[in-house]
Amino acid sequence: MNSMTTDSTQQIERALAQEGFRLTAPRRALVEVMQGLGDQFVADEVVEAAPGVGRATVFRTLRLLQDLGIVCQVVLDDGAVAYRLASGGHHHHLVCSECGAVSDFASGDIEGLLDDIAKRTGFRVDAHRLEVYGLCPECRARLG
Amino acid sequence: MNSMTTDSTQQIERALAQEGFRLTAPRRALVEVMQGLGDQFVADEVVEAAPGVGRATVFRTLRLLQDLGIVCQVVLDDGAVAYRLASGGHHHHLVCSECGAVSDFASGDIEGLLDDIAKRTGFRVDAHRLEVYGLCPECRARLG
DNA sequence: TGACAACTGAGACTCCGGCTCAGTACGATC
DNA sequence: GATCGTACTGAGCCGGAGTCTCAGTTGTCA
Repeated sequence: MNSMTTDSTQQIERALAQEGFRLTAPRRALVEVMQGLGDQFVADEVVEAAPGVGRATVFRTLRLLQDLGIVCQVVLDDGAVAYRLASGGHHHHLVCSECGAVSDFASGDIEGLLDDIAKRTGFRVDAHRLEVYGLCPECRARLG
Repeated sequence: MNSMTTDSTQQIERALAQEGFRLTAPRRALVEVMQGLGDQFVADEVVEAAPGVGRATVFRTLRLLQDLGIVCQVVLDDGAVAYRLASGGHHHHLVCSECGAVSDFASGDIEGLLDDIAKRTGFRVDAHRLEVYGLCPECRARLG
């Protein structure tokens, strides 16, 4: 698992470099920390897990990684915001209201839906945000 | 317009009463103010527009009206939260990134999409949040 | 009319994230 | 290896948004 972490860390670092951003020690540290935090995390967890890195840097780096599509935001059930390492490409989130687990899903169908909306309303659709809330298979089984 | 405002204000007050909530002067004032603020508004605008009503009461009432489905939340482009009087029934929002205008749209198609997601992932889908961002027809025309 | 529970207002507080600015260090160039 | 410009960083202050507390008020029902 350690080597896996290192591998994808390197991938992320390469992506940063490709976009012309510097590979600094705090950025490396933050990427490692985020990998370590697993499924999803809130900004404060990153701050705490990287005690050597300043708060401002954590927020700046989160935003930078978001802009690069490396990290994506998840709006939780209650409106709170979490982050997770993006699995690449445009996707949406399935959030379990019970255990908080987040899964990704891609849906080509939504593009058709958006086209239809654009036609009906005259809007030019540029972006969208879809979050789905419910119970994950594990919690469904557990709660009967 | 004044009579219209009064009419829908009374509707809202009736909804409150039906759910067993009290019809207090601050609540009446807030409902009137929200009607007056039009399309959509942020919490602080309500606070300012209702100087006789305390901040806490504004937030409490907003949440109460949200729970009753009278007011709905809109997550803007930049993650900020606005509110608007709900047009009734489940719907989604089209937000203009240029002028900030918000339109509602209902889409039956998304239910099919969610069913499909539920089947594919094993999640039990309880709720969702879809916000679409783009340019409204006016801004499209204006910006060419 | 009286009782009581729901509601309210003031303001302190928390939480999250942004801003500023002086200092640091990356990495390109020579 | 030394130099240099600039992107980046950390500390800490700041502000917005919403919550909490608690004493006082008010709506509603008997």
